[in-house]
Amino acid sequence: MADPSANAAQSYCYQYPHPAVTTDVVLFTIHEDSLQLLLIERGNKPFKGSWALPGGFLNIDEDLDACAARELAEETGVAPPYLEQLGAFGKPGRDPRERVISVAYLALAPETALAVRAGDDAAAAAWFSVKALPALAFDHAEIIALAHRRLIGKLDNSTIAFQLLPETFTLGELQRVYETLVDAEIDKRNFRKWAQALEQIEATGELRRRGNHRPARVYRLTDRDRITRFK
Amino acid sequence: MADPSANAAQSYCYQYPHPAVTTDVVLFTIHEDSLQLLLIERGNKPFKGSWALPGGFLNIDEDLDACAARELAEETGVAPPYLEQLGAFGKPGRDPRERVISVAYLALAPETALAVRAGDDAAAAAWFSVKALPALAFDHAEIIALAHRRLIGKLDNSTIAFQLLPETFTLGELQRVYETLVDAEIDKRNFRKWAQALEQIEATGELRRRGNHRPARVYRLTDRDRITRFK
DNA sequence: GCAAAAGTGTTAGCTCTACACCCATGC
DNA sequence: GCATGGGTGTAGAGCTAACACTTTTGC
Repeated sequence: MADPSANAAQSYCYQYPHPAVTTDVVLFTIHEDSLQLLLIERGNKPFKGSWALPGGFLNIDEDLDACAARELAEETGVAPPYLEQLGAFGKPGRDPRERVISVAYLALAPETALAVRAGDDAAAAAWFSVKALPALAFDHAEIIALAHRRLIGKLDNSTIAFQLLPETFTLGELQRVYETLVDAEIDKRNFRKWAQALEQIEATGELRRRGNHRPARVYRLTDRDRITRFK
Repeated sequence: MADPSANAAQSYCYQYPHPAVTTDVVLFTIHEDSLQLLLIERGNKPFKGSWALPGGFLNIDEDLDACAARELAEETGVAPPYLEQLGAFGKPGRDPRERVISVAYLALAPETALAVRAGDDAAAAAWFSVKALPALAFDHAEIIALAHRRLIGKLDNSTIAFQLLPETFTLGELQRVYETLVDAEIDKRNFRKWAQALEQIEATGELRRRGNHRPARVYRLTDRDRITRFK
C-alpha cells in the first residue's frame, strides 16, 4: 500500500500480507415506475469523479452488516429497512491501490423518506435507473448486475419486493412495483387475488383519492419485517 | 497478531489495521445413502485437535475461488467439480488470533474418486454425516448450517444435485440421491418422469447388474457442467 | 359525458400427485 | 420360487392463466 502522506503512519504490521476489506451496498428503490439505485460520485482517488456504489473500509472491530449500514449512512444519509449480504468480490487488481476484498450487500427501501445527501468522501449522491447507468468505478457494474439478478430471482419465491413499499399503499401501487421489477404487464385480477391471499397486507379502511378516477382502498403490511419465502 | 517465532518477521505494514481473509469450504458428498461433509482435524492452534472446515488464508494475489480450491486440495487432496460461493462470515471475535473474514464456499462431489488424505496443517481428514457432526472450531457450525440450507433450497429450482452423481448412474441411484437430500421418500414413477423430461441425462445403452434383481439402465449427464435453473 | 384507474368471478388447460402391477435377476 | 429393485401409465385434484364489464371520480 502506498501511503501518500507519511510512511511513519504505517503502524499496523503483520507477518503475512493482508488484504483490505470493504463493504459496498446496492440500494434499490422504485421511483416513478422505474427501478433505481443509489450511486455516489467519488471525491477521492482512485476513480475520482466516477460513480460508484456507496461503501468503504471495514473497521477492525465492526461487524460486516454494521459496516454496510454505517457507510451507507455516512455517504448518503440513508438507513434502508432491508439489507442482505450478496457475496464477496475479490479479484486481484479490482482496486488499483491494494488488494481489496469487498463484501457486497443488496438493500431495498421505499422511495419515501429517502432524503439523500452526499456526505464524507462522496462528492455527490444520486439515483440512477438500472436501465441507464453511468460508467462505474472498480468492478461495481458486476456487483450491480448480480444484485439485480438476485432481486429478480427472489421475486417469485418470496415477498422481498414488499420492502419497496411505503407505509401505506394501494393494490394498484403494489402491482406497479411488480410490473416495474419484472418489466412486463401483469393481469390485474390474478395479481390482486395472489396479493390478498398472502395474508401479509391488510386494509386500513381508508380510501385514497388521487386523480380523476375512483378512489382506491389503502393497505398496510401486517408485519413489515416478515418476508415470506415459498418454494 | 502474535508471531510465535520472531517479531522481526512482521514486515507487512499498513496505515490502517487490516483483517485477515480466509476461505472455508463445505464439501458435501453422498456416501451409503447419507449426506456427508468433509472435515479436517486441526493440527495447529487455535482449536488444535478440533474438527473444522478445510480452508485457510488467502494469498495476496490469489482469487477467492482459487484459494478455496487450493486449500481444499492441500488439506484433503480433493478437487471437487462444483464450487460456489456461499458468503462472507466476519463477526468480530470469531477467530481468537486476529480479526478474520472468512469467505465460505459450498462444494459438491460424487463419492467416487474422492481419495481423501490429510495434508498440510491438517492432522486428519474425514467424512461426517450431517446428522452426526462433531464439535466444530470457530463459527463453522453456522457456516455448515447455511451451506446445508442453501443446498436443500436449490434442490427444487435447479439441477445442482446432479453434481453429486458419478460418471454413470442408474435412475434408482439418482432417486436415492434426492431422497437422501430431502430426507423423505419420493414416488418412483413421478420422479423418473421428471428426471427424464429434463433432457439432461441420456442412456448409455448399457445395463448394470448389481444384486439379485433386474439390471438397471445406465445413464450419464449430457453436459456435466450444465446446471439448469427453473423457477 | 368522457377519460382513467378501481374493483370483481369464472372457466379451460395444465401440472402435480397418488397409486399397482409385471420384469429380470441372484440365491 | 422368492426376495429384490427395475420399469411402466392413468385419472382426479389443484393450481394457473386467460378474459370483460361496472364503479367512482375529476375535469
